[in-house]
Amino acid sequence: MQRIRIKDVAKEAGVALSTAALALRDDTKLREETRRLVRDAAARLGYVYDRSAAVMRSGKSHTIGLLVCEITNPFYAELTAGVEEALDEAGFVVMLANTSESITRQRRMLERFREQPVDGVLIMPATGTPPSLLEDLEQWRVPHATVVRGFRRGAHTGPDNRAGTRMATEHLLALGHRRIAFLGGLTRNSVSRERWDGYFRAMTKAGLAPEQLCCRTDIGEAAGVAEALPADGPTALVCFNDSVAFGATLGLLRSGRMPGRDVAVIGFDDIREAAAWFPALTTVRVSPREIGRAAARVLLERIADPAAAPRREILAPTLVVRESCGAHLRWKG
Amino acid sequence: MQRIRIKDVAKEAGVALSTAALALRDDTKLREETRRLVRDAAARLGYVYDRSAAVMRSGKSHTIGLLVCEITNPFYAELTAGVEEALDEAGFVVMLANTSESITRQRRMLERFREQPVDGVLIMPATGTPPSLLEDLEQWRVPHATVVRGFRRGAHTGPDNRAGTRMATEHLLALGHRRIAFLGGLTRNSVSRERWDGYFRAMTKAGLAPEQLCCRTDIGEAAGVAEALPADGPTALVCFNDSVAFGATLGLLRSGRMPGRDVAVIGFDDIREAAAWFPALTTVRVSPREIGRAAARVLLERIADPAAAPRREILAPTLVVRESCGAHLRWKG
DNA sequence: CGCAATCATTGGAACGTTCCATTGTGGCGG
DNA sequence: CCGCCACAATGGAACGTTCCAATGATTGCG
Repeated sequence: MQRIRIKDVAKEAGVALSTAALALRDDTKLREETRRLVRDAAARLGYVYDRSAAVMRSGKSHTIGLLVCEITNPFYAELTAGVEEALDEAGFVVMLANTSESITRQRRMLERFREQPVDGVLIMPATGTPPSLLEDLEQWRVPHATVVRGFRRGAHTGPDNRAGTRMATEHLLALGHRRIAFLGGLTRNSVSRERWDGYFRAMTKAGLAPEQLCCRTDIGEAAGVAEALPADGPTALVCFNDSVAFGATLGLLRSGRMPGRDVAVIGFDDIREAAAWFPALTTVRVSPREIGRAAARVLLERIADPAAAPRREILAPTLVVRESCGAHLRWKG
Repeated sequence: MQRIRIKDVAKEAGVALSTAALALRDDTKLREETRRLVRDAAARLGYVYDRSAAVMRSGKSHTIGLLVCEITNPFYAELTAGVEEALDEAGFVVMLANTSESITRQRRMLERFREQPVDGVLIMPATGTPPSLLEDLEQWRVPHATVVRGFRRGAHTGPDNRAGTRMATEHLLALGHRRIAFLGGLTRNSVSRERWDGYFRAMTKAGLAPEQLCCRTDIGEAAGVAEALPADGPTALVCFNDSVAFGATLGLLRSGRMPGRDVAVIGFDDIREAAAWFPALTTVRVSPREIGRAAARVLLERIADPAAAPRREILAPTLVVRESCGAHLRWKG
């Protein structure tokens, strides 16, 4: 009992090797009858296609390398699901690498992907990734696209972070808030910068002083900061993302304040837990799954036509008003 | 500018093709000097190893197929991270497939993995997976191991679910509770059965009547059930997992009851958010990352020696007492 | 000093596809 | 009846490694 090859199928069907190969790919060059003949023979023998040989000969692996900066982050998990879903529909399979925000690990996996070989890589760059990484990829001739976190150039897919925090801030302004702080965004990557920037512009445009409460993207840390907030502190918090917002609401509860009533809280991302939260979280929806699907499309396009100018797809976010911003209480300032 | 092959490196270094190949693998059969010579030549030319040819010739891909039942579930995301981490250390790379609990998708991806080919598959079976799947894998001669959700036979790694819910229930009994319900576990898979069973045994052993409050593993749904709980209902809830427990605490809060004071809640898994929760969640810790790492080891062992009896590694859980069970309040029943 | 054993290197087949050029066959127009 | 074309099928090289058997050089030992 050994492996069945196309050669064996061809013999069984009584045709030449290359005919059998064409038939198994369902090539229309062959008569339907011949194709059926071969298909039946393959089924009879239990033939299993060997992709490794095809990859080697054709140079196409139908495999994409996916570098995730932190898969245990629900936002990136959802995004990964979207990427995988869309690539699968297109007949591609995903090689996963979780970098855990380590740029050395990221580098190593990228080199591994280059040998593998993959047809392209989708990168959510680890914090601190030098822009030269893209140049290396270009020189290596590896089709690539960034997701969520990006650089000035190259194919990219991500949410419009600036617009998101601007909407959130303007919503709070419209509710009458004046002392609005930005919570989170300690790490220096493009997402942090852009989200801070949207908030900053909305505040300065309204003639108010922006204020940043720094913390890492961690429920516990955010909770600590919110719990320690003085009574004469901000009346509203624009949070870096939902995890930080969750932390903020927990911290407020711990210090006896009701999120939404005593201090307004708005998150960012609208991860699944946001709607079920107590109080239900007002947040900026960016649909990570959709971003993932779009990113897959952008990369596949790039693979199909590497000469074309890299596409940049920036998805518009929407504000989902729930309870934590206090809008339902008709806040009066 | 075309691809550099071993042949080119050999020419540059002035040795035979097979010598260069051995040198690049750093084989000790060769003199250190020769190896260095070849390494230098490879570096000079910018040689990149082509794994696809190696896979085809050797039949070993150093690739593992990972079937995740639902990657957006934080527990499985963390587990995936553990698997990826351990496999990477062993020089293996992960092909990811998220089945989203669809058995047809699972089947399709498995067939894809068979062609790919992968050296083995790690499966977190989708709910409703027939045990015959393992038989197929065996017949296909694909080394495999199940994770968390398992079957009677075959290599497996997972937590001791029975012991976990038993510990949780006994803890609540020791705190004086008598009306203890089990929340969640609507889906019929091995995990649901085992967790219910641990609770059931502890209750009947104590001479009490077990009660199941059914709901799917979903924060919103669990919140609904908890919110509707009557005043003369259970005083304590053993939850299927942390997500359900989160839902339970939110539902209790919504109906004006304080989790831990009015109704005790215990979760299962100890996902990252559990410690930061309000109130901090008492839960059964199973360390998904460790399970993932262990599962990777079990599969690699199986690949190394397919003839050996499949190993089953059941990890002991620990009870992490925080606030939601009310233990800190010295509950008196 | 000769023969075996060891060491370092070499040559070439093999892995199972894809791809390209070629052959054979039948139909059709001139 | 011949040449031409389209169609269906074929033959064989190529992809870039690994693996194995074989070679030549050097050492060890009786």
